[in-house]
Order: sequence, then structure tokens, then C-alpha cells
Amino acid sequence: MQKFKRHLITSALPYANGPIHIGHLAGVYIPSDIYTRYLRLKGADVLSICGSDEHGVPITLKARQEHVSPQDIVDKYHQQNKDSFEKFGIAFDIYSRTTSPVHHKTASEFFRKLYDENKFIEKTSEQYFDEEAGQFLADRYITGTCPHCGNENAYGDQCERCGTSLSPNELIQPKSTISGSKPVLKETTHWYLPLDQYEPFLNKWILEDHKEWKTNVYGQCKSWLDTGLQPRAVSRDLSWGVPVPVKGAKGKVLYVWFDAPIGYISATKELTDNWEKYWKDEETKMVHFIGKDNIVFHCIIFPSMLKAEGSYNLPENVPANEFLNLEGDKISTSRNWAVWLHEYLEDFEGKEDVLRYVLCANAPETKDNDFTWKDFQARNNNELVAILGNFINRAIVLTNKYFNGEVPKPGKFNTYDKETLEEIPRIKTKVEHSLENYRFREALQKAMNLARLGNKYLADTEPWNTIKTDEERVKTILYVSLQISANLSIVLAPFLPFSTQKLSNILQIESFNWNMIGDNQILKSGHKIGKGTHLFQKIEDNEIKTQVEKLLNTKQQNEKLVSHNPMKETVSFEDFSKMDIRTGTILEAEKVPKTKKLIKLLIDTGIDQRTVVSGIAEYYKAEDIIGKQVSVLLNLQPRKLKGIESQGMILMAENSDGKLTFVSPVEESENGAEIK
RNA sequence: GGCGAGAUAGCUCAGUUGGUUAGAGCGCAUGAUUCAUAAUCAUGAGGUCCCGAGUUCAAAUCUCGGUCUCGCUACCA
Repeated sequence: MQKFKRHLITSALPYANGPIHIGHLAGVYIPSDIYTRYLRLKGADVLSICGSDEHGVPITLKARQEHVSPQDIVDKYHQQNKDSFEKFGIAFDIYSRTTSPVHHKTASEFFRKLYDENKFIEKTSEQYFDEEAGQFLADRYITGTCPHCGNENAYGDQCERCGTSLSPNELIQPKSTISGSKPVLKETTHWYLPLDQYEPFLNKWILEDHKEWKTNVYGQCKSWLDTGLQPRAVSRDLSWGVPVPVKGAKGKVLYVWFDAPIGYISATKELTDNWEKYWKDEETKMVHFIGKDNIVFHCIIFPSMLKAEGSYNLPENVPANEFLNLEGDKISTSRNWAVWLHEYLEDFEGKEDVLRYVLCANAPETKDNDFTWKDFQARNNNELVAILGNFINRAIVLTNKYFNGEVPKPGKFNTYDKETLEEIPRIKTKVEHSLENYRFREALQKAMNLARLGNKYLADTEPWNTIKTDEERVKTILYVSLQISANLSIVLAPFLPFSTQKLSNILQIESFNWNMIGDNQILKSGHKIGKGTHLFQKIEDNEIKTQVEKLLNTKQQNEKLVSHNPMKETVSFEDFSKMDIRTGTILEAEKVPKTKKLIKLLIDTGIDQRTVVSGIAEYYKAEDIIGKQVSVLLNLQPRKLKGIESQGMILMAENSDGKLTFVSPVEESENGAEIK
């Protein structure tokens, strides 16, 4: 492996529209922090970069909802998240933000350079425009009726009721959320980064030169590259963001995904005048810590941007993690299904390391994982308290009891002492190896083995018995135990910064570094150590119960929300009677090939036989529904689906899980009976 | 529908290029112990390696087919 002189560690910029939760921590910030702390302990030259991602449409929407400015939103969450990270001991060298002047300048210049060098394609297309507000509308700014479930408040990119992803021109009766007016299609110009041109470069750089990347990352990249890349827009019609630095581009900003990764660069610039060393010198090793949803941006798009610019380094590795679930369900900010960092810090004051430990030990490194409070409690009580805390406490209490808190002078080491001490450098090697390969779970496990070794050593040597007959021997035993404790305070420092700090305070160790691990005279004979305090406290059932109940409450509230869907606007009888709904019988049904949801139906409507395509294949099998009598909306404007013209719509009842069932007459009636 | 990742003990995970009896931690059972926060130490029980077929002297591992979970993507009422 190539020797690098310095390291640049980036952690995914959290989006400033909500607080940090355990999913963020387990996926990105804890691994990056462990890695950073490890490198620093080794004395490496390392910068850890992060900050808030503060542009993009969701922030403007949230601002509109809460009747405040986008700046207010990002100010709030930037400050909150910055504080949380700091309290939690995430050791960024800088936590910057993409609304900073430095970033605007950097991103702007970056764009301009590519623009001047003709690295972009200019394209004109039609997009919805709000004439009243005088601006183009991002997908999220358009609402309308979802063609799938009839939800009248579906967004232009997705219907949140049925989860379907949409494009704005699919919405029935599109409406601008800004003015409420009906938007019109209008031409707009945008710049595209021709990713397809970077395919050969990416193919070699990733598929040939970085086979060591994690399988999930490598596989995802390969999938993208094999499919072929498309030019990607780098600008948007929006007022919130970094303005496109080109004449005539008023009202256009850089696409948030062009802008955000440049945030890493601007944050480095803000931190040090020497920033170019970290970005452009080939002797710098750059590592991006991210979650799996960001793989394409960090492995395909950003590297292409850097390559296009020409003077920057590319990342050496992108150790993306999978997702963390919470008590069996997906973490969701909008559904409030999460353990929020700022709340944890209040509820479990002084227990930062417990969460760090649990999230590292249970990190979703190779597949999605589940966080449960029960597991949290078990790991704290059975591992941190019982194995680590207990060993340290035993060594310290015994030393205070027998030798007045002084590190005793050891006698000659016997074979067992030697074997025990020799295990320490072996553990060091193993932990290093795991950390260098971004296997943090494994590294933590190996480091904890040192505490296990300590407990075993004490059990085998029984100083509390030996003291009755051979005090000299006990001196050696406790000397060895104290050296193990001192080594623990170093080897666990990247993982448990608060507790190891406490420990080195107790042991009165002034300074240490990674390479001291394995040294069996970190604490000199005669050195005075402090009184023992428990490094970890047991977590009782009631504390866990409180947290579980909090989640159950959330769940109940969520269910209520779903069942209390508000009533739609009043309609006149005339409006209602415009709809021609009748009973009909399914004569034929077959799944539309190459689709997940669609079934093509032939319906006897009493007045004719017609084809209707319906998205029910997830709930009904084609062969099971032939002969069923259903309700059909006949006079719905026909629409082509997958090349088949659908002449009507089958009425379905949708429950809160999105499951669909037919709305059929309770008693069989004749086909064509009008429903009114 | 296409693609990627995953499925191994009750839980969280290892398992190198196929090779003795599939491993670890936690939990569980039994025993020992009392310095220690009822902590620790030893021993043990516990497995259809997702399912089916194939290749091979030999498959958790390789091939083919299928199931389930997550993600990306397409199509979409």
C-alpha cells in the first residue's frame, strides 16, 4: 500500500432540515470519527471535514410550511446539529455550512471554470412555470391529484400517500404551491455534466483500480457504469442556492448535488490556508464516509466533477454503510421514527460512549441492521459495565487496597505474565488491521478482547488469595493488571473517547499515543493512581421502558394521523354526478409483462366491454379475479399505460398500509348498474 | 421488469484460494469463585450454513434455478 503523508477525511454533509439521529451516526459519523481519532493517535496529519448541506428544494418547502425564511430553517438546524456533534464528541476539525460566503465563492468558481472550459452541455427543455410568481417550479413546488391513488396533494416528484414516484406532467390538475395558480410549460436552459464522457475514466479508476472497495459500493458503481451514464443537470430554476455564475442565468442556482460535495472543499479552505495540500497533493489520502444512498454521488458524480476540473485528487476509498433500522422499522424523519441525538444527549447525560459503543458494535457495515433498546441495554450492562468497567475497577480497587494507590514494583515475570503481556501487541496489530480496512465492528471487538484478557488474568492469578501468602507476587500481578488498564485507555480511545479520558485521568496518564500500545511500563513503579470511579453505570429496565414507550407513542400517533386523513373539499351534487360509475364484471385479466403492478382487465360494463389497466398486481393475482364484480369509473379520460389504452378506472379502497381492495356491490347486481 | 447487496446458533456477526468435528461475542444451562457495579472464570447445550438441483473424492464456499429482505432503476393506476 502506498504511504500517504496526510489524510483528508470527509463525512457526508447532513441536510439542514432536521436533527441528527442514530442512523446518521451509525452509518457515517461514528465510523469517520473512530477512523479520524485513530489516525490522530498515530500522530498522522489528518483533517476531518464536515458541515451542513443547506441548499435544495426541501429546505425551501419546509420554510414555506413554517412561514419562515429558508435561512431561518438552516440556521436552526445547523446550530443544533453542530452542538449535538460537539457534545457527542465527534471530532471534526471544522463543521461548516454551504451557505457560507467561502462556499458560495468556491462553488461558483468551480462551476465557472468548467463552464469556461466547455465541460458542460447546454440544453433547453420545457418545464412548468408559475406566471403569477414569475418563476420556474421545481417538482416539489407542484402539487396535484395523484393519478394512482387520487390524493389531491401529491407532489410533482412523488405522492407521499401511495409512495409512487411521479413526474410533474403526470399530475392531474397541477397547481403551483407558491401562488396556487395553474402552471404553464415554458422553455428553460440548463447545464449538464456529460457523465457519459467520463465512463472510460470511471471504468478504469473504479472497476480496475479499486477492486478493494466494499462489495456494496463496488457493485453499485459497476451497476451504474454497466448501464451507461447520462448527462446530468447541474443547475435548477430556484432562488435558494448558489447562483449560476453565468450572464443571463438569473433565477438559476447550482443543483444541490453539484454544490454539496464542493462543500468539502470550501470547508477545508475555511479551515486552513494550506487547503490545497489536502486536496491536490497526491500524497494526501482522501476518504469519504457516507451512507449507501450517497454512493452514486461520491463515486460517480463528484469524481467526474473533480476529474473535469482537473487539479484535484480523487478519493482513495468510499466506505459506505448500509442503513440502520429502529426496532424493526425504517428510520424516518417525517414520521418521527428515530432516536434523535439531541434528545439522547439529554436523556442519557454522560453516556455518550454507550451510544457510540452500541452503534459501532452493531453498525450496518455489510447489511441493514436493527437498533433496539433492549440490545442497547444488554450491550451496556453485559459488555461495557461487566467486562470493561469491571476489569478496570478490579485493578484499581485492588491497587488502592493493597498498595495505597501506588503502582507496585514488579518481581520477575513468570511465563503466564509474559504470555499475557505479549498478547497486547498482538491485539494492537489486529485492531489496526481492522481499522485500516474500515471494519470498525471487528476492531472494537478485538480491542474489547484486551479487557477480557484482563479479567481472565485476574481470575487465574487470584491476587485476593495470594495476598495472604505472597505479597511480592501480588505486586507483579497488579503491575501487569495496571499495564493492561493503561493499554486499554489507549486502544479504546478512538471508540470511547469520554471513558478513556476518564480512565487516563484515574491512572494519571498525562499523554499517550497509539504506538505505546504493547508497552508494559506505561505506568512506572511508584506512580500514584487515583481512586476508582465506575466508568459505566448499569442501565435499568425503567430507563429502557421509557424510551420504548416514547417510540410506541410515536407509532400510535402515526397511526392516528393516517386514519384521520382530512375530508376533501365539499363538491356540488352536479360535480359528483359528472362521474359515471357503474358495476362491471371482470371477464379477462392478465398481468402486463415487465411491470410490477399492472394488470390488464377486460370489463363487461353492461353497456360495452372495455379494457382497463389497473395497478393492483401486488394485491391480486390475475387468475383469481376473473368473474369478480367491481365498480368502474367509466368516463375517465382514457390514458395509455405501458402502451395499452386504459378506458376507465377500477375503484379501490386503500387502507393505511397502502393495501388495495375492490369496492364491489355486497349483493351481486346487474352489470351497468349506476352507482350514485 | 432490470440491476446491486444480503440471508450462517436465540441476538449481532466471522468464515481467506472448495478440504478434518462450521467459529467468535452476547444470551442460555451447569459448575467454580468472591477482589469487583449479582460483576468474573471454566465447561456445556444450541446450526436443514434460505430452498432445490448440478459439478466434485469433497460445497457454507463453485454453477444453474427459485424464495425472502434492503437499496437503485424502469413502468405506473
